[in-house]
Amino acid sequence: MTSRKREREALALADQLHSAAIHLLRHLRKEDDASGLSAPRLSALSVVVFGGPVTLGQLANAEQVKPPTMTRIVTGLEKDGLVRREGDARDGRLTKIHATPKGQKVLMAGRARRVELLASAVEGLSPTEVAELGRGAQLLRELIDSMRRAQ
Amino acid sequence: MTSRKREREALALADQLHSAAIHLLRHLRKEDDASGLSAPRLSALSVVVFGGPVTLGQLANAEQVKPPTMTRIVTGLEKDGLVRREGDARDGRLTKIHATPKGQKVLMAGRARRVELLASAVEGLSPTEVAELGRGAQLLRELIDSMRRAQ
DNA sequence: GTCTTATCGTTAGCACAGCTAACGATTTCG
DNA sequence: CGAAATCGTTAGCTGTGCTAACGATAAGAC
Repeated sequence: MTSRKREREALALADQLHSAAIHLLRHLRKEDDASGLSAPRLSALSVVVFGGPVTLGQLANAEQVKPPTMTRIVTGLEKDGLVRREGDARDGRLTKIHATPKGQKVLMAGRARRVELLASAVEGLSPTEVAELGRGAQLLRELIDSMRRAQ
Repeated sequence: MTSRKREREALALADQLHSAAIHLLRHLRKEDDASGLSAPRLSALSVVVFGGPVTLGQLANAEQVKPPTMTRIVTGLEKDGLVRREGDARDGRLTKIHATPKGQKVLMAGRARRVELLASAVEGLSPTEVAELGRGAQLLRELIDSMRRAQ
C-alpha cells in the first residue's frame, strides 16, 4: 500500500520541479539577455553547434516546438550571423542549419557567462552536494526522455 | 588545485540544468494547457492560493517579474474568475489579490493533471532514485534562492 | 512517364509574456 | 500645504508559441 504515498511524493516532486524550472529560467534569462540571446535561441543554437548540421524539422523536433516557431528562431539566429541556412543537394525540400564560427563563439561566451552566475552559487555547496545535484539533473533528464517517449 | 575541475563541473551542471528546465517546462506546458492556464499564470495562482492575499507588487516580486507583466497575468486570471482584486482599506495604492474558490479548485486540478504525467514517468524509477531526484530538487531550490539573494 | 499524394519549410495571423517609459492616484515627509 | 516617493495601470515594443493555409519538392500509383 505504498502507491498512495508514492503518489503524494510524486505530486510534491512535480510541484518542486515545476517551480524550480520556472524560477531557474527566469534567473538565467537575465544573464542570457546579456548576450542578446533568449533561452529558446540559445537552446536551439546549442543543438546546432553540438549536433552538427541539422534540418529545420529535426531542430524543431529536438526542441519540442512546431516548425513555424523554429523557422522564426532560426531566422533570428541567421540575422545575427550565428547560423546559416543551406539547401540539401539530394532533397530540395530540406533546409540544413549550420553554425557559423561566430555562433560557436557566442554560444561558448554565453555558457561562460551563465556559469559564472551558477558557479558563485555552487561555491556555497559542498562537493557532495554538487554531486547530488548532478545526479538529480541526470535523473531529471532521463525522466523527461521517458515522458517524451510516452508522449 | 581543484578549482579548475570544479569550474568545469559547474559549467556542465549549468548546461544540464538549463536544458532540463527548458524541456521540462515544454512538456508540462502541454498538460497545463488542458486547464487553460499557462505556466506563468499557474505559478502566480499558486502563490495566491498558498500565500494568501498578496499585493500585486509582492506577487511580481515573488515571481521575479516586473509589475506591468504581473498586471496582465492577474487581469487574465481575474477574467477567468480565478482571483479577484480588492483595494486595501489603509493604503489606497495597494491592490490585494485574493484567490476565489474556483481558483483553488482549478489549481488543484492542474496539479493533479500534471502529476499524472510525471507519475507515470516516476514509475520507471526506483524509490532510491525518487529520493535522489527529490534531493536534487531541494538543492536546486536552495541554489536559486542563493542566486536571488546574491542578485 | 504522368498524376496524385505526402512531406518540408514558410507565411499569415492570433494570443500571451516579458520589458521600458510615462502617467494618475495615493501616501509620506519636509 | 506642497514636494517627493510609491503603487498599479496603460501604451507600445520584441519574442515565443500555436493553427491554418500555401508553394515547392519528392515519392508512389497507375
